[in-house]
Amino acid sequence: MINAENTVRECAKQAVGALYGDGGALPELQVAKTRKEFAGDYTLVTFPLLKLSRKSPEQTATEIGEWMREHCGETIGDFNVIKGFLNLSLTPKFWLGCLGDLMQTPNYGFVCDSGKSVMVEYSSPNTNKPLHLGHIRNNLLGYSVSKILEANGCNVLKANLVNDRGIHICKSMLAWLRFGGGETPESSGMKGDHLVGKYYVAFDQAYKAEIRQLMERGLDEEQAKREAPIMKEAQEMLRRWEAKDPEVYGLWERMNSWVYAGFDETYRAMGVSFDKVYYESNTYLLGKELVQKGLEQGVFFRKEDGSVWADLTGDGLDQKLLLRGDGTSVYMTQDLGTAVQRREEYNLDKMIYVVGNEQNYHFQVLKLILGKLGFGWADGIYHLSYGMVELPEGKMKSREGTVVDADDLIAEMIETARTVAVEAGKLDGLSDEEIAEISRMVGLGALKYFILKVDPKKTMLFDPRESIDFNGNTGPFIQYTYARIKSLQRRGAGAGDTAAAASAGAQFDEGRVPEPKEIELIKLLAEFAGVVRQAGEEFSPAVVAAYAYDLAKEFNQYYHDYPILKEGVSEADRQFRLSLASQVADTLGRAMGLLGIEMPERM
RNA sequence: GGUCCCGUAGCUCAGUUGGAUAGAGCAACAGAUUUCUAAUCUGUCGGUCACAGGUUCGAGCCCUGUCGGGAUCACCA
Repeated sequence: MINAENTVRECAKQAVGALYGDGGALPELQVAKTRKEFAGDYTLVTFPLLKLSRKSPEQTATEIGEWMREHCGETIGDFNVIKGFLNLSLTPKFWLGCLGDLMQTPNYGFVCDSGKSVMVEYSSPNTNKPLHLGHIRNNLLGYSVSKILEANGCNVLKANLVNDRGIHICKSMLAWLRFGGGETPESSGMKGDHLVGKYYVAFDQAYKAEIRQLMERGLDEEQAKREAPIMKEAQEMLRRWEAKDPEVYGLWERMNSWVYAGFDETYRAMGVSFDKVYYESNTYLLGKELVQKGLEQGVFFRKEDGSVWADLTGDGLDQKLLLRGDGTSVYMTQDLGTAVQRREEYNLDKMIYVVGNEQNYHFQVLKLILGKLGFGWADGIYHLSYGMVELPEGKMKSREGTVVDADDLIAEMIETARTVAVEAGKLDGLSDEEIAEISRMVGLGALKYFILKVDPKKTMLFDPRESIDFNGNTGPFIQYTYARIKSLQRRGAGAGDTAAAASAGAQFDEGRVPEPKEIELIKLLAEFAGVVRQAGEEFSPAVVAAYAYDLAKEFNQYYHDYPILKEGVSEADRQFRLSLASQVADTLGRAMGLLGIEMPERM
């Protein structure tokens, strides 16, 4: 009953079968929501049926409409025909029943268990610098997609693969040894990841100074970059790390622990979490046996210098290196190994990698090679490729200091939310704790919604001025709608019958005729399940965001025109409207929950 | 040069997989408030869907080409 579109489709199918069927297969029927300019709820497009009916579009539509009204009178109330479009209106009784069903389905739209296991890998930071705006998009996407897949009944494992090794870490370590004077997060009061990031920058500055000196002595730039003593020392440090030199290894562990403490704080502030954390220092050797096996199977080949390659020229790609001449592995080797390991460990149906689109080629190759090695599950690998976040001035460049720091941005958003609310007198009479909590929800809600409403695969522009706007198509707009309904519920409760309105409200006056706006709202509420499914299929939080905005906007218009608790509203209207509003709030709350956005009870 | 992605209102973005007269928000302007919360609502202005062909009853969407923007093609990760 809830799925109105399917109900219409079923009835239309019967109609077409009865009128024009010859027992053969019928074409897929095109049923869509009726456009706002026309009367009706759902529209059947008859053009594809003309071959079958051998009549004009108008005649065909009229015939089908009449048949449906006659045989499905419980649901189909009226119809009109414009050109080849059959616009069908459903009966008030149908819509009331639909709302009743929605109210008795507490988790409408969420599937319990699809029996599928999915791993979503996201975040995957380097440990040499703090998180920035690009990471925020990554984290929000990964977390939201995890929620969406859970809502689709998947058993989701959120994974983080931390890049904790390599030359970049050694750079921070070396600079800290040279210039740090024993400084720690405790002694400096600095967040650990920022402290380590500071020394990464310090290394870069020292490195550049050395290059300049060498070039003044007559070396060309390439030579100078190679010969700079500080770089040589960093490379030496990496060798000592790989040899597990206690001194270097100890420092590495110590500085990484600072970074992890800092990251944890940022993750907590963003409201994201992980079920499983991997470290590249543990996984970077994986995949070598796999390459060996592929070599024996003839899937790969060896060059004269001993390096191993996959030849993908037959697939329109190039050759890909898998093992260096000295037998050491590369990025691809490791990813092949970890994929196989995860698949064996968790028997995953899908593996989703939330990684920027600059790695499209990498994941294309990864899938292809796993397929060549005979792993059928390679089809279940999906690279959730997202576009860059750009600033009004252009791309973020760490060298030019235009990187937007994650911690700073979050703090700024929350502070702005607080200022705006306090100035508007929204939070008068609340305690400091309550003000802080609401500001946090609203500030983060603005940030998260601003980023997640954009289709993941598109490059997006982050304009700080716009992101901090709380009007229009924004997170706070939706939160506000929710808070207003919560306020209604509190007041309604004061009048005496909360539970009645909320739970037992499923029975309405049979003869009630809902307003068009009310039908529009019920229709939207009923669409939620389809939205959750679509968002899951497309791995797109943006689908959910658009829906939440539509619903909030629709409700705000309704709220403006129809009093709910005011004087003079009949008991029946009050009951019905409050039930409808409650259903809207509930759906908004769950939709925004899929985006990782919390909803304040008041704001 | 090869491969992939993108191009929709001044700006930021939608466009339900090929359906009706292409929609929102922001910005600008004009209105609505003795507030069931105005962080709201209503209206005006704003378009050669980059361009040119093609496919068909019908194209912003599919195909081909052109132009423009981005990414990638490392014994970096």
